[in-house]
Amino acid sequence: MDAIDRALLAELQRDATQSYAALGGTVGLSAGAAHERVRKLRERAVIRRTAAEVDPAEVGAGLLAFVTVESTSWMGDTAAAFAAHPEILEAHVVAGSASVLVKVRTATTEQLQDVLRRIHAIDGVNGTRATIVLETLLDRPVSPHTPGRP
Amino acid sequence: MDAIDRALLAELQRDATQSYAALGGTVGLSAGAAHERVRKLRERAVIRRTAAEVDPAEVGAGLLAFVTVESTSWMGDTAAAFAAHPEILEAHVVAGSASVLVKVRTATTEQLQDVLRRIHAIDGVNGTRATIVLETLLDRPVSPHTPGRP
DNA sequence: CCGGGGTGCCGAATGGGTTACGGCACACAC
DNA sequence: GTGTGTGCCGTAACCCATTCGGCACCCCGG
Repeated sequence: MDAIDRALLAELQRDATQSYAALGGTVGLSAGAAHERVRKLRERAVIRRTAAEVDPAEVGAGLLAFVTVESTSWMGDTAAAFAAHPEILEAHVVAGSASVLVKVRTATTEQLQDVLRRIHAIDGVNGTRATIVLETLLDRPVSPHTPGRP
Repeated sequence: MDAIDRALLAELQRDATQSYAALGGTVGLSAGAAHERVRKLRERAVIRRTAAEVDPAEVGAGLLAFVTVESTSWMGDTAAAFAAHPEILEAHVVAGSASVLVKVRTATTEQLQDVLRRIHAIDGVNGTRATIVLETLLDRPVSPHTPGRP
């Protein structure tokens, strides 16, 4: 995991469709060497997967909301309960007053309300507080940087 | 934007490295037709880009936190101020008491504190409240579904 | 009923890219 | 100095992306 690996990661985060020849060109490697590096990054699961990024508004998910979920019991192993609802994109166990923070995308406020209802139905859930996003200023992947210096 | 397009989007979100022949096979199309469909989806910006997904812990960003930012003035056009800090991955203008909700990834709590300090320095920012993530239960892309029925 | 334009798919050809392999340079240990 | 390992380059073979002609189907308008 040196500077060349980080440059490869940054390039692949920006555009994963380019050829290995072009990729090697920008980081100063041959196509074969660049391919070998990327193969190892995938093998070590530094690159989890390479996926297409879809415009949420185009697939019926133009409304974004964050929901803090209050619960009475421990929510450490309820991932499946949240995963069962496709509108729930992220679920994090958090420190603080709320137990779980959930990111939800739906098409309408009615569908959001329906998701809230289904979250309430999850075992141990005590209450929810939804915060609706009006405008997304920024949404980008993590930037690989040198350890110790952002 | 029919059922085949949605199947293509779902497949490309799962794995964008597969060949167009395999892609066409899963959706019931030839390689050429699948390629043409995907090309148009990119052209219409339904597919924003295709990128490698990097393990945050491997690039010095193992700590995840959500920060609610209180402000005195309107924060509608301060995207650049947040984008200037690479640890800030998302920034959303939200309805409710807080003005902006920010998603931050750093390596350590010290670096998180430094990010909070820099957020405070942004013009108009009045206060922050950080919520640290203990465990991520779920993190996935939007699932393309038929309009009106999740 | 019957052209005419348009769209979308298939099948084949070709140019480019991916990927495997031999060889070499360098670093390190003994 | 010698052996071992790692990582890179150049080349070659193969596979795949991309384009093109042709055809089937649908929707209008004559």
